[in-house]
Amino acid sequence: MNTISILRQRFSHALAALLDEPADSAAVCELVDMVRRSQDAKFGDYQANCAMPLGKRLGRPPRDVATELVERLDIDDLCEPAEIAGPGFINLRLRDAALVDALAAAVVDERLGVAPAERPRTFVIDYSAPNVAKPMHVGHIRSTVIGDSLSRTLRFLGHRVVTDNHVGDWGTQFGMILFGYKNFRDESAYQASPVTELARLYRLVNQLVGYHAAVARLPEARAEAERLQASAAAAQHAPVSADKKEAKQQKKALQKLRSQADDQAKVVAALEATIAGVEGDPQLERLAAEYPDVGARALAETAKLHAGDAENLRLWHEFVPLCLEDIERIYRRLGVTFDETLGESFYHERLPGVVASLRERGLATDSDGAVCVFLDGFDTPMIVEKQDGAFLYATTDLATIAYRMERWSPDAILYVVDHRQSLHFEQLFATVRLWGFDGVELEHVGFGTVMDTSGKPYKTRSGDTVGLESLLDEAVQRALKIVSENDDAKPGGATLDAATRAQVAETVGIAALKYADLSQNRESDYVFSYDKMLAMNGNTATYMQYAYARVRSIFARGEVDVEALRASDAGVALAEPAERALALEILRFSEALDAVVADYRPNQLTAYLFDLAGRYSTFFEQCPVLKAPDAETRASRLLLCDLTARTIAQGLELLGIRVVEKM
RNA sequence: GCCCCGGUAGCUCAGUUGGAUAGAGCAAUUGACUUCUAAUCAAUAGGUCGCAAGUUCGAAUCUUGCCCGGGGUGCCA
Repeated sequence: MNTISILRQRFSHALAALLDEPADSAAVCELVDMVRRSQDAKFGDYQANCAMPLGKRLGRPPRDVATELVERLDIDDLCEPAEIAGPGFINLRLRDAALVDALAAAVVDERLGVAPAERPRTFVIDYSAPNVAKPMHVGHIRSTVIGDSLSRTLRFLGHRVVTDNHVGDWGTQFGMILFGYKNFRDESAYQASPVTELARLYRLVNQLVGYHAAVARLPEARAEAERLQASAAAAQHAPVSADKKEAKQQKKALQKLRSQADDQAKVVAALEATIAGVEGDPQLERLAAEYPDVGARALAETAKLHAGDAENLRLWHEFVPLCLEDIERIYRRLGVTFDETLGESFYHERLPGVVASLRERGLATDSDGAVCVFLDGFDTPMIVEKQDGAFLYATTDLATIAYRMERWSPDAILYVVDHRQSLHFEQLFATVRLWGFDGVELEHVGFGTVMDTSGKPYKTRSGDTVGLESLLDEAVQRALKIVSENDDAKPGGATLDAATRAQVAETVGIAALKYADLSQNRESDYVFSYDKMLAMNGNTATYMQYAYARVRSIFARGEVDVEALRASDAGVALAEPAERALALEILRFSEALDAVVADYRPNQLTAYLFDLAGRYSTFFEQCPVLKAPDAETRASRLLLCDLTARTIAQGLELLGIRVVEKM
């Protein structure tokens, strides 16, 4: 049961009668949406705020309207008599009997009373999408974890979901690997551990390419930096205008010049660092000198691959499965799966057709030797074919959408991708509309950057991106320490053997990493901190898992047969405020899931679970379960415990997080 | 220059799409462990929601202008 949707239904009837309009009219729907959860318990459990705008509209005092609305409302089976407060708020308090009935239904329901969507939709969800040429890094966590959670939640709600890992297996990076393999391979290292060697080769070639690019750019960058410095200096020494307004503008211009000069100085410093990184290493320096055209040659390898070169294709077929297997190992550890892994290469043959089709419809035109889609409202075109005839990710993305529409006819396609690509998606979606797909919801589910504690993008001390696997290892290692210390400190002595501790640490560590990410509003950048994610208090996975383990321990301690309890005719009685508050929260699960799906925000679910755990803790303090005063109360409280544990476990599962029975 | 996102407690962040007295966690102060797992709970303190106007019964939320930060901005993804 979803309380709020039932209440809204009842309100829509009353409002339709009052307004003399159909219950599904826009006016009624808008007012019905103003039925919501009260944010303060003293205003009841739910509240309807529609009397104020309605009063205005009808030219009547809102309180009168509220009174009339309440009279027309048929909610006596669910709610205590409605109260009208303040300017015209309608405050609703659910009858305990209604709560008790709903709880009884949830006890015997696999789905905890969450009804499947009335109108199931088909979703294609595009997430994770690592580049097979380089190891997964910190930036892939968010896409992977958020996408996985959204998939699980939508599925649970009864939607059809196709998850598709659009891996990068065909681009520039692959050319670097091919070039590296052909020129710099250490055969014995490759035999021993192919993926490690390929990763080394990628890094090496990337470094050499970066070096030559930096050397080429440096003089101009330096000149620009000097020019800006000089302008800033000149502006600083210029006489200050007597006119106040002009003086202010002068100051502003100076500030701007300074910040530009600073930015440019940083660009120069970055280039110098790139160069120093190579020149500081005799071996690298030698290679750099030996291969001055490494960038062009790597690109040529990519081009040859695309053109069907036999040798490059053979190597591609050799490398890709190895790389995918390596990535798969991390997915297994994360508990993430995909229905499809259709990488960029899958669409290769379709790309010329895409461009031809865009031309045919007059959407694409030639410009500066490239083929571009110019769109109203955008300063820059979307390029679908480069001067050299190569295709870009825009082209692949278009082909991918066409394919997905053809194969699954989805109602929605979600892209869980870094928000820095928002412009690309705006252009892509706009093009797709013009191209002829207009019935599908296209959504860029963007997310912010992972930062370190000083507010910069998360990197190692030497400036490299942090590998995802080392991140997992570190989290698990820290979790093991915490688990062990806690176990040692238990009043009755340690209860976990070494193997169990290691297992618990793996679950707890990975959960911490995922939850830290999911509990954040996805739009904002997020600060990565092991200490914070593994904290025992606050909105963390550790706290949630602990809450679960604590509930379960009651059943173990009391030797309660949960199945028998659920099957028995025992019911929940809500005598204590803490019991009622907990019950209400348990029954709100369905609303929380709706909130997740409405904006594709898993943090709505973590927030709910945290609230639930908080209510449970209060209940746990105030209401003895095993030592309850009588058998009925004991059974009632055990049922509340059971529902809490199941809701937490189910909620965490939808986040892709597992629970442990003991910790 | 233009476009997008953000600015909420000392710190890290929520804020149910315009509702009543803006909430958590950390840090600070106080109290509660021969326990149903204290990895906890209860309580206190902490705010001109960047600034200024506007819209209305009502604004952290919508509009406009400005300030500050981040990102993007024609051939990487």
